[in-house]
Amino acid sequence: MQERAAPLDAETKVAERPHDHKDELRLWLRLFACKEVIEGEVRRRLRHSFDVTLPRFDLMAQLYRAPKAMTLGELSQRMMVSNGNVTGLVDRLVEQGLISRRPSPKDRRAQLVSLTAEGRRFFRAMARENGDWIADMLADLSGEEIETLMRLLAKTKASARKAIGNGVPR
Amino acid sequence: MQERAAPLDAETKVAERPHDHKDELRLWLRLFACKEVIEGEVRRRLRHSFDVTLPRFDLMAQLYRAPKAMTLGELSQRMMVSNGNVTGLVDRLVEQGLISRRPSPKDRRAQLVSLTAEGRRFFRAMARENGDWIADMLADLSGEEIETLMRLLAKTKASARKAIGNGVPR
DNA sequence: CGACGATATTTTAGGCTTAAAATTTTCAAG
DNA sequence: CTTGAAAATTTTAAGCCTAAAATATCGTCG
Repeated sequence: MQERAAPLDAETKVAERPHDHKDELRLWLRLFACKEVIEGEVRRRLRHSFDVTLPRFDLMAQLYRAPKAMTLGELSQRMMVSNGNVTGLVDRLVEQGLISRRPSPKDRRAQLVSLTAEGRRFFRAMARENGDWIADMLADLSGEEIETLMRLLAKTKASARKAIGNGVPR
Repeated sequence: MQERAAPLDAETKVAERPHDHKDELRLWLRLFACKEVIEGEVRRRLRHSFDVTLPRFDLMAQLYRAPKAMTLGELSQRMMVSNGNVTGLVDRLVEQGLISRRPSPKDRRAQLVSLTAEGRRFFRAMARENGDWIADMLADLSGEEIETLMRLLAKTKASARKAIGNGVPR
């Protein structure tokens, strides 16, 4: 087994334990698997119950939560996806009549999007079901376990962000 | 909005609000966000350091771990993706010279795929780096915290599978 | 005014992903 | 042998996603 030459300065945690990275790797794989199971089922049910994809649901959720109409740029930042991606999603949702898009009165470069009345009703129905699905899937976890997971996952995310150099979301 | 009294909130949250799925939903969102941060960075680094995508890395990992050549069907089952998906990935990896594909001697419907010598070397290099990246990103978690997360995530996955009716992987 | 860098969005090219239909081969029953 | 269901794979149609280039507009500095 190959010894790793760790940098001598601040972050020598990995080198301190002669352990290889097995535990961390296994944790990552388990986190990933866990997310796959839940997300897969959410996608399936959104599709079968509402004929909607998860990305469209996410976009509508952003608009639903927002107090005012949003530009495509704001949307893409909040959803953490590329601009071009949002362009396509908005196209399709407008075509479905669930959101509306109009030029910004302030800036002729920008477009403002918001839920239509139908989009609002539709999203509310989906969100209610979605909450039930998640609650069912996590039903075997006690309140205490949920709290522990919340805390440790927050720490995990913070640790990852720090290593990435992305300490603050922006 | 309702203010929540500070002294009460430790133990009895869920009991106080019997049919509110807020905690489960928040846990799900946090799990998702956590995975996004780590996965995003892994994808970025695989692309920049090795010009490889995560799906191709996953496919090679399956072949690397397997004792023998595998059919496309076995691959798609282990990777938990569709058959058509594997067809395309294999096409591209063969074209890159990282895996080879030959007809099964037993069954003319099936193809056997395995890593080439170069694919094997290349995967080993990537896997080593990948382990380091993950270990760095999870460096702030203690051994005990990792163990707790492993246990609770296993329970989470089991709970979700049970709710889905997917109790045993097969 | 006119040029120029910045910003908002769209387009482009390529890859990943799925469900469902189509193709080829296997295998078993008649 | 022949027929037909089942299995392995590919194809198809549609959508999601990104990085990078292109387009259009804004705002400012001379």
